[in-house]
Amino acid sequence: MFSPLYQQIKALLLQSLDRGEWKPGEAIPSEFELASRFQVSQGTVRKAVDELAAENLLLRRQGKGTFVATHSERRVRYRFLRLAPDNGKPPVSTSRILDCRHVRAPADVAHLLDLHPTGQAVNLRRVLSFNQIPTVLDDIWLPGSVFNGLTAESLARYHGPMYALFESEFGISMVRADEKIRAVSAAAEQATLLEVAPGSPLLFVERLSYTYGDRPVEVRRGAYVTTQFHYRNSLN
Amino acid sequence: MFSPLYQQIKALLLQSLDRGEWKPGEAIPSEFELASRFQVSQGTVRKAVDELAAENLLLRRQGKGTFVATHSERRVRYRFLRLAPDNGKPPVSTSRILDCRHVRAPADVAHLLDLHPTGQAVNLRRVLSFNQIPTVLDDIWLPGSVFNGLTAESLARYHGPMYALFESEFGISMVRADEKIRAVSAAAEQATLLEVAPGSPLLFVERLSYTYGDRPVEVRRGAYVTTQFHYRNSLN
DNA sequence: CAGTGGTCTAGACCACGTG
DNA sequence: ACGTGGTCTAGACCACTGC
Repeated sequence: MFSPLYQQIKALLLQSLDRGEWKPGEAIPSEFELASRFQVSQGTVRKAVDELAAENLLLRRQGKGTFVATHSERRVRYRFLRLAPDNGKPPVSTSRILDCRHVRAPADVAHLLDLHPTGQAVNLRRVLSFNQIPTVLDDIWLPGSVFNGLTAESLARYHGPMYALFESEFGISMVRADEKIRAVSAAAEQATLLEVAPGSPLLFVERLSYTYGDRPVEVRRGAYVTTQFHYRNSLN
Repeated sequence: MFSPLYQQIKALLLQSLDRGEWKPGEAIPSEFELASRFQVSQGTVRKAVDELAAENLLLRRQGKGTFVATHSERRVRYRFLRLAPDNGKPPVSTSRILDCRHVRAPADVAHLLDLHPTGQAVNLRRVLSFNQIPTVLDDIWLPGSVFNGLTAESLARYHGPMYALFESEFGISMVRADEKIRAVSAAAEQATLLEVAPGSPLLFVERLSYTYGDRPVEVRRGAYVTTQFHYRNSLN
């Protein structure tokens, strides 16, 4: 089994991140410090850090250091939100929590989250409004064992990205996600909550989010109204 | 104005690619050859090539060389097609050209493609079917000056990705694209061509494709039926 | 000014593909 | 056996940040 040194270093750094040795927003040790800790050259550490920075797990800032990525910073805020207004201006967004229940995980969710078939889950629903216009209806599922203290009240009290709260309150960093996107017709309840006509076309986005080590920790199903907003994507 | 050496090398390589000095699928000179041509060290060339490879403009193959990316190769075929079947199996795809007209560019297309307001454009429509099921209705606009020889016949004769034909016949490589995605209701003509009920929800994808130097060269508006397929995306 | 990441170099050796 | 890209090292110097 052959594995380049820098990949081994990368794996060790990932472990430290996963263990929470360095918290989101904090600086990790300098390249020279890591080099002496691992007994390799600075260039080898650099290559490992470069890859983690390319994957947005770390953030380099010249002259200051290398920092653990977080969802609570201005510059990378709403990293995972791909909905953009059709005409420029960034909207004012507000969140309304509909409910937050601790229940047994449905089979499909348990499977996606690698939970025990009888495991607990947190189910959370909310409406996001942009400029007062209801735009996103989210149906979110989280592993109950990790998010057992989560309540509608704590969510309503918190202002800022939900993923930032997950970091600070539950020690879970969302690192990567896969999405499957479809067009659907608004069902009765969706139509009511999003204030559109039943049968209106909606974008349906099913997201599976992962934390360090590719461990799935969130299933998020979102219905988006795309009359004044669109989902943006770049191909390369 | 400060610019790192490797960025200058990268720009020179981009120029060569744009000029067609190395064609899609061909190997570029080895790192040492480029280093001696540009009078820099091999490591500096490497960093420039690394970035171009990360952007999918070049493809490195250990032991063989570095190659110009192409849309005609198995391994990167349909790079820009994000529609995937809900259940595994890669589908058999067929294309039916509806029409191919050379007309004056509508204002919106002229604007997106940076064409002269009275410039010519090629408008092309087709239906893509997967496993015999009509799934994608594309409405494609190209700059007429570049694609003047394009006909429905040549398209129908060609089997394989349309972008591969653009490379070989017109010397245009699609390098990057931006997409805006919405949910819409099928209009009468769309419904007929896609064999769905009028008003059915469709995914509407507007793509603007770029060639080297970020020059826009294609507007593609696609209506996707997403009952057995979904648009896949990864966030990081 | 000291400390951090960013650039650049030169050289050694390894792994892969081909002949 | 040879040439390619891939890894690793060591050292020099540059650019940005904060005290």
